[in-house]
Amino acid sequence: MAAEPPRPRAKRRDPDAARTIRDVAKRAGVSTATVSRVVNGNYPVAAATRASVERAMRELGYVVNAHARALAGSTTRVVGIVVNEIVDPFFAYIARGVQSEAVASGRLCLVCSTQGDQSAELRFVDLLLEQRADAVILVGGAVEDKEYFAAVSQRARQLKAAGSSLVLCGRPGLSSDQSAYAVEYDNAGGAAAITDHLLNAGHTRILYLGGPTALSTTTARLRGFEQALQARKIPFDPALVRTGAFGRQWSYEQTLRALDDGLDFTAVFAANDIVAAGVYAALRDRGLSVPDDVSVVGYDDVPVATELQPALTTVRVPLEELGRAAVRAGLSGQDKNADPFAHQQPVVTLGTVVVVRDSVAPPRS
Amino acid sequence: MAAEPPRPRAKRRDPDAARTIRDVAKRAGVSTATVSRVVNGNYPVAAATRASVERAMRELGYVVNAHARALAGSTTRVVGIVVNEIVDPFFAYIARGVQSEAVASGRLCLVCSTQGDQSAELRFVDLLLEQRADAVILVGGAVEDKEYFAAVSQRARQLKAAGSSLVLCGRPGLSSDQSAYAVEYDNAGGAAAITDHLLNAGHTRILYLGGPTALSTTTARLRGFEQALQARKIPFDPALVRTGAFGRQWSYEQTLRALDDGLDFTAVFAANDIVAAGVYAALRDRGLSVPDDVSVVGYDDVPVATELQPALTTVRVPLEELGRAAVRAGLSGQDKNADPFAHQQPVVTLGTVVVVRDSVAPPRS
DNA sequence: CGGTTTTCTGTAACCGTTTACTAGGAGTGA
DNA sequence: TCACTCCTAGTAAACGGTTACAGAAAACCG
Repeated sequence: MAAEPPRPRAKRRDPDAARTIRDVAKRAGVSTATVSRVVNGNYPVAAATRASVERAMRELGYVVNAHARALAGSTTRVVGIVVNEIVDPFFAYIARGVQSEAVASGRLCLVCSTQGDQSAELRFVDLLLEQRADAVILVGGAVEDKEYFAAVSQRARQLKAAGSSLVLCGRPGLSSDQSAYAVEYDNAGGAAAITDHLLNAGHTRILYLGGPTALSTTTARLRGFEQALQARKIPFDPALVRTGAFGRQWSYEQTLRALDDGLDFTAVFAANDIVAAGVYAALRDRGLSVPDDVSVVGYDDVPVATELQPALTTVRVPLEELGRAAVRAGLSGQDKNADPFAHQQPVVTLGTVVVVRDSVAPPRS
Repeated sequence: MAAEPPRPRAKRRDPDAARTIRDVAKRAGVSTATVSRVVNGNYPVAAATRASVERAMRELGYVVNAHARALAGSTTRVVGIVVNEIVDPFFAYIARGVQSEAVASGRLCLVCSTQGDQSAELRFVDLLLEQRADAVILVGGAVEDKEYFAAVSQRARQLKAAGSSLVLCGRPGLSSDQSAYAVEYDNAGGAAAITDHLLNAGHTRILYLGGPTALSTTTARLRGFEQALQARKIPFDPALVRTGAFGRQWSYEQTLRALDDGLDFTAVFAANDIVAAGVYAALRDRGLSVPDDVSVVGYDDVPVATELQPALTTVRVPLEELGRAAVRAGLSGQDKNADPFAHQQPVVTLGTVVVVRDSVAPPRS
């Protein structure tokens, strides 16, 4: 037998309890429509009415319900971002750009970190789709897999159909599909430029170290590396390419192994600055000095590059701007107040520049 | 006179268009209630029915609308976190813990970064209140201001009234208010321990450098510092405390100034590892060596501590666990499946430990 | 002063789910 | 065969806003 309704609809006693727009309307003696209008300020309301509604809101501690608003309105005021690892400065700086641009557009930022689990990436995109995020930004390299591309492409279309959009950030765009935006940086160009810097110093045997083997980031950097060698007619020796991961520990061990194998090289192109840190540590442990014995360059230009001694010569990637640009691209379809002449290009590419510091010198003798 | 319905309800043409639960219900020939039940699996549904609903969902590419769900249901499956600066490893690691625990509980993580703007902090909390986040976590030191506490306390009550909760993470709890949880670490204890480490090595003139002056983090670390001195009856010299900021640049400049002022000290207690990095750089620029000329210790034990040469002796703070614990605390009121015997304490304090590396030696003669 | 605008405000129909209640039909025991 | 359980499934009322439409009041005009 059902007990009598336990709550006899007691008058609100808790002064902090959540209020609805109806509570405010009642207290101000107006309709909910009017309250909504003063909250949003998108429709004329008489000054006196406005004042009394505002007072009622203040007195009740009214807070709009973002979900009700998202349901009834059309935008959720949330952008989503999916990264591999939020503590990795590469992603952290991009996330910072995303977050700040999102806030600048009056939005909040839902951050998902996959911790390297590739399948989690798409699951997060699906979750962000459930959230009806105004834009979802997929950050970082991707393994270039046919099936995976198809899955991403499908998400892009779903998002688009829902009035949102998918932005690929720091990874190649979907060549076959116009549904996703892409905001890239000149990955191969930067790699070629810094390789050239090494070449200029006289190095010809350069060890390329690090980066997950099938990742687009790795393939692009390697492409630049090879191009630079080719341009100088320097033979490319596959034995001098050792890929696998981005970690410092991994890099430390691989450098040690390369050294102990007696591999012949006078410089190391570390796939990123973290990898370079591992290289430094290994060289130090073997009594080798940078740059006298071995020159080292990195990629990304994150803070560790300047902490390393000697300071690391590396490629600066406009990480934060990448994040901002991604948000702008993703939101380009939403804000109608956006400059109508500023047509969003499906793919924008930001430049990279090599930052010369102290880790490169001519090879010993 | 009401015009005829303007939209003749055209058949959906876009195969990727967002579908509602009604579309699925219609296609499967069941009611929306049934669809909801197969989606949530919280109510018995005949196998055949379930199968046909699942097929309909698949065929239509149905994705539930999280906002409608949040509105009708009671939980939003989102936790919010407010940090000062997402690229700062201190916050990044805490955020990582928060994010992973959130995901483990089936939730997404809304990350807000104030970029040091203190007033933004409360604005973000308000936004998270609008989002009806299941828990909101406020990370990092706070300036201990009466008025500010009152404001935080009010948010805590509002959140609580809404069935959510506020968790203070890495800052002191609201002494006068039971509405907020607090997850702290033994800030003063760690400071005292590492000061003692310096004292043991024979240092008596230790420069305490860095940290915003009024921040709770700073006051707690300074308290530990002074306690350790006191315990050894070493006089505390106010001239040896220079607070102001956490930045590397700031720290670099201040160290240079201290050196150039001829300030008499044999060791530096850097308010955190980033500050220590600045100290290293300044000492290096003045031709001083660590630890032979000056010993240095840091706080937090973030990756830069091991990158510095010599590796930095510092205090390890269980950052990630701090984040996890904060989420658990914040959610303790929600998940009824949680162990009912595990009563959440209003404030939990995690331990800190000093990690001895190579940056401390006895003072020169 | 009546007619026309203009300016505000209210009514009510959604937005897409969840869930308390209700009810039909299949088993079951007598 | 009938009454009584079980299962399942449907109905419809929320949830808390937004907004198209309509109506009332005020301002304007000749």
